[in-house]
Amino acid sequence: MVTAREVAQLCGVSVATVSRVFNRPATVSATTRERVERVARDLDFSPNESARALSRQQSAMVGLVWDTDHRRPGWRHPFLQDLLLGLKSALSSHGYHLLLLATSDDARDRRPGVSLADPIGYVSMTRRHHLAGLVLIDSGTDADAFTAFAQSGLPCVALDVALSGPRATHVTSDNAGGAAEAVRHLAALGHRRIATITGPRGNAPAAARTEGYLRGLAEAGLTAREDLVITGDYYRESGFVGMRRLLARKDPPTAVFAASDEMAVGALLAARAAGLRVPGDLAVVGFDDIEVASLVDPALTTVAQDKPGFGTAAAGAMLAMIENAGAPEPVLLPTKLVVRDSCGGHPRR
Amino acid sequence: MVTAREVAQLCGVSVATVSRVFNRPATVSATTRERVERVARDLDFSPNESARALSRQQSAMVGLVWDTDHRRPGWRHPFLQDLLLGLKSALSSHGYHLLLLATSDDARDRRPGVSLADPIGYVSMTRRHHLAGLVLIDSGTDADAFTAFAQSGLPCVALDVALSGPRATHVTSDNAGGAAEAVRHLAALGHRRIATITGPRGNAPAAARTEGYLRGLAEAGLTAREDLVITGDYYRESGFVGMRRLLARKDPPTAVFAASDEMAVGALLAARAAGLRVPGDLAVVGFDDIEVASLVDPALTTVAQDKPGFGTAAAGAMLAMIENAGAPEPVLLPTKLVVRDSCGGHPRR
DNA sequence: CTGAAAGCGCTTACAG
DNA sequence: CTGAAAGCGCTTACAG
Repeated sequence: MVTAREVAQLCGVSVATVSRVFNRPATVSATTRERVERVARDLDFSPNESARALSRQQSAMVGLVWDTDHRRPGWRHPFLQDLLLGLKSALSSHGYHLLLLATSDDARDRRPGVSLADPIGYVSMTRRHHLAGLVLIDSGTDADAFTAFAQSGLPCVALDVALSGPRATHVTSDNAGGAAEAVRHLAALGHRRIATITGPRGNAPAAARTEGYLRGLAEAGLTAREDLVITGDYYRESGFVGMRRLLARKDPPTAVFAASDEMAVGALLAARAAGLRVPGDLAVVGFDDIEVASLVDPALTTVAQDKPGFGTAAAGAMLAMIENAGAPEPVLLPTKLVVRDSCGGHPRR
Repeated sequence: MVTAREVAQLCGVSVATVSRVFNRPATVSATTRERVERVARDLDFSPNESARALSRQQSAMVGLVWDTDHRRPGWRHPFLQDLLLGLKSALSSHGYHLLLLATSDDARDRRPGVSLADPIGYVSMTRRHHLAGLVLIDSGTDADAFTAFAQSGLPCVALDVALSGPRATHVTSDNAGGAAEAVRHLAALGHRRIATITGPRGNAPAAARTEGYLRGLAEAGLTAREDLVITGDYYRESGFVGMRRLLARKDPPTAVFAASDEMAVGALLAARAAGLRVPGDLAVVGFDDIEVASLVDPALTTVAQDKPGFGTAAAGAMLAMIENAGAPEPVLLPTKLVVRDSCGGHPRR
């Protein structure tokens, strides 16, 4: 590995100057700068990142906390790939890499041979790696650690959880707005008994979607019925079971808004199992717009989240924090109702 | 951040001793070791990773190259999430984190203000970050850079590409075997005119699947027909178009093996568009077993890849290389035929 | 505009 | 078993 020292020697300057060319080019005379740049390029030199991080107390890495271990097996983020892609591209263009952190359960952060159990906190992990900041994906289980981190003053952007702090902000879909739109769509099609299958208790987006559902009913002049609200957990199975229960009500719904596409698919299956046709006998709307949504039969009408937007917004907020001091405003990503076949087409009026 | 120096002072030992407790505990007397461990724990100390990486010339990070930029928009790895999960967990348990590298196009690795265009190679990037090694996901476009890296002597495990080198190995599904099994399954159901829609030219798994297709035909005593082999590109659209062309043959196939589930779905849609029933008029088998496979109608019979196995195997090979010298044997992951409804059930005999 | 020097926080031969 | 010292490769006040 060629070092700054070698470049310096070849150029007849000090390493300080080489360093300046890379960090504050404006403070170096044009002649020297160009010479150093040429030699650096010829030698394929660029500054060693560990050394740079150590001396600046800041690395070119942003940490990503994606805690999977407390999840039930098979858990999948509805659009992790798009999220990562958006994050990675946006961060990349500013020279940052993404460090996927090993979290709590799957390993205490120790190397083989280290017998010492070191307590792991996001704060100390961030400091130890000199990370520029942390992106936190809501896991539901680590709420306290998340809050502690947000309070720490280290740059932090949370996805799907409303965290705040001196240098913390968050990005979320307009969950309430999207849900309300879905319900209005159903109402516009003539439905009056509109049920919902919600996400898990304690999950913020789930709560917002339920809130939007209620708002949508109100806006359509419909009154909410408690027996038409069923708690699910985002997974397909809970959509199936929930729908079955809804269909057993004395005055069963003619439409259902599921807080995730997975549950909507479950509802579709339950309807089929009960001998109902969708959308003929039952209309269903999902949330997320995962790939499956367009492939099930009938294709699912759903509230689409701005998947790459999540990554881009998170990266944007993070970069802003890294470069400035305070915390940018939280980002509320607009959703979009994608009308397909599970509600019987477009509103009648 | 508490440093080794503070721990040392509190314990009345040198920093060297503190360091030894973390790196070669056996070389420290039990009494001192315990004292240091206690104090370290109380102070929530663990060694700074940048400093450690700099001085050992090796970090606790494994790089991951997932190049997305040359891909057509919308490209998705069929199971990136499972792959990441497997990788992350296995690496974590040995104390390694995963660094998602910003690759070629989306950014030259420079920070704002740096005007110097530094040529990026995987080798120099690995050295600059003192990475313990690199996991390469086949992108098809970066073949030369991949090969160069594999030759470099740095630990390298490639996924889906047969790379080798002093410290390079690779993990792949048994693509040929899986494809052959799919074809035998079709033949056992009585099909004699079995077509295939392949993956893109130049893609190694695609070539292996085609080879397996031919082998499967041979094993079933059938002769291959050139007009029943259509080149696709893994995407759904190419499955649709390919199937339409196949159906236009003078002696059209009664079954098709698609080298990806996406293309199989495309084939399903083409069959439906042509007024054919699946599996009544046409049997179809896919490859991958993505989530969608079980949700399309009819549910897709397909060759499942060992998704978490990919990550685990890659991590295992990487860890072996990090700890020893040479390159472990390449890993061939077994596939598994998942029989669902798109071929008309189980073989008749 | 440039250089000498201190410092970032560890690890690891080398002595003892 | 333990310590003093050198070294990993940068960056950044501080002088000049």
